[in-house]
Amino acid sequence: MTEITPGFDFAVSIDCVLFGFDGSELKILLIERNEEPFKDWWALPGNLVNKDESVDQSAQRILKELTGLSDIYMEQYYAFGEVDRHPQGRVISVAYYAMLRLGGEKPLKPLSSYAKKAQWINVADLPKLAFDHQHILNKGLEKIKRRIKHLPLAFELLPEKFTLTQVQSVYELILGKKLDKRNFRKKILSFKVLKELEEKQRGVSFRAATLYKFDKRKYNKLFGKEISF
Amino acid sequence: MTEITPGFDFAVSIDCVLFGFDGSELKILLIERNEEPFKDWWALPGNLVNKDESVDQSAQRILKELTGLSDIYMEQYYAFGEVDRHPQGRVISVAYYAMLRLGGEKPLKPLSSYAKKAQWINVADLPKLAFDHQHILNKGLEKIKRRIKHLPLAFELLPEKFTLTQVQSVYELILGKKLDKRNFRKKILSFKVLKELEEKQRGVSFRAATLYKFDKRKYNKLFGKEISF
DNA sequence: TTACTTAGTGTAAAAAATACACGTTATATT
DNA sequence: AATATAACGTGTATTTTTTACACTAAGTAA
Repeated sequence: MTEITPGFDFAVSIDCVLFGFDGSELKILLIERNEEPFKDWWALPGNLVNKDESVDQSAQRILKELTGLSDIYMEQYYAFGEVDRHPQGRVISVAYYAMLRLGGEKPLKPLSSYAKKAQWINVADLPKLAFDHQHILNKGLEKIKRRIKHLPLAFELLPEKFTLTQVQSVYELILGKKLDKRNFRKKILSFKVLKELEEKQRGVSFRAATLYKFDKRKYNKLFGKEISF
Repeated sequence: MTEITPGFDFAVSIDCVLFGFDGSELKILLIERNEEPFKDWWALPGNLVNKDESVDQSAQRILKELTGLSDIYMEQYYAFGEVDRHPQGRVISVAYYAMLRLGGEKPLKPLSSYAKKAQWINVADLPKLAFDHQHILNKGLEKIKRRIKHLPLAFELLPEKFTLTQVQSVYELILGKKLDKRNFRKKILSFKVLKELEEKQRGVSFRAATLYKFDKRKYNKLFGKEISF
């Protein structure tokens, strides 16, 4: 691979927009930067693509280096290419998003000194972000909004066992509006991708709700179908 | 803008996937390349992004240089970043699509020697394409398929005055399936974005159909609404 | 036992989607 | 002028989906 053409003077970066749901709040994964520019600022996990990796591979690597998370399926959604978006040169950023359930399980530990720390931050309570990351995040939010209207993708955000009220909360948080309880349940159950468990919620004050599991086999068959909320 | 960080050794390119409809066939705009690599091959109109232009601006410039077309609204849909997608180095390509009505009006004239010629080619009858352009095109097709299911975007493909049968043809060509005539008309008219004209089709054998115009004001109000076919 | 809080359920009305067939009309041909 | 042709244009009944709406049941905590 030789470079005979001029024009090989861009950098390409990845930014990851990870949405997380902990059972009640919608959060986003941010790092605190340890490098200039924007040292000490909060930012989306992101870094430069290496010469010998595809952008998809790069996204996986960078996420792992900055947050310790691996094997997260992320989907590319936009390339940001304004001339002045990076103060140190011409950097095109390819953005990816994913949706995750949050539990105590996953330790967030940056493996690279590039980030001081990684942390889940409530979407409703964001700090100022480095670069054009607020813009990248906004586009990501729009994306998942459109997304969950058509596919019950929000299951990625839920714990393995969940209540119908939790499912509804996720939808309400992402869509930013209240939904009717009875109609929501009717619809979500009509997809036939939830298995009702014998089990009930534990450790809650007041009446415990029935737990459900997500049936992946049936879910995959849904792919491509049109669904709207 | 100084480059103190290493890693500024990528090129970024644009590829444009323009769909065109001439009243009966779905076409795509290709160029015949006049440069290595892939000299003399058919390819999507595409070239490298310059240092001083955003990717959106670049898409406009490149399309104009290679085909003579200007002021075409194109939407970005994906960044292709496989390591070996370009034989001469690491090139990330940002792909854009647009949908156009075709008439005699627009002359296709490459302004740059990079392309020998530009030509609308029937989608059903494509030559082998340079680079990974077949792949880029396929993704573009998937995109507009999903797209027209939700917004009556296909009007971009139609002439200023068109018949309902033509609208239906566009949908059938893109979706790749037959639709019911009466139901299609009911639905498309229910959006209230078509104005029926006094005028009829001219120059056809057999009965002439009523012509319609597209009401842009009303169309813009539709944006964001969910529509499916 | 009482007070509190969330879980869980049904129905009627309206709107949207689907399936389906034939008379009409402009043109071309003889 | 008559006829054949080919696309135009239209309606209804049925099914499915969406929407609006309010109370009882069950479990916990005081």
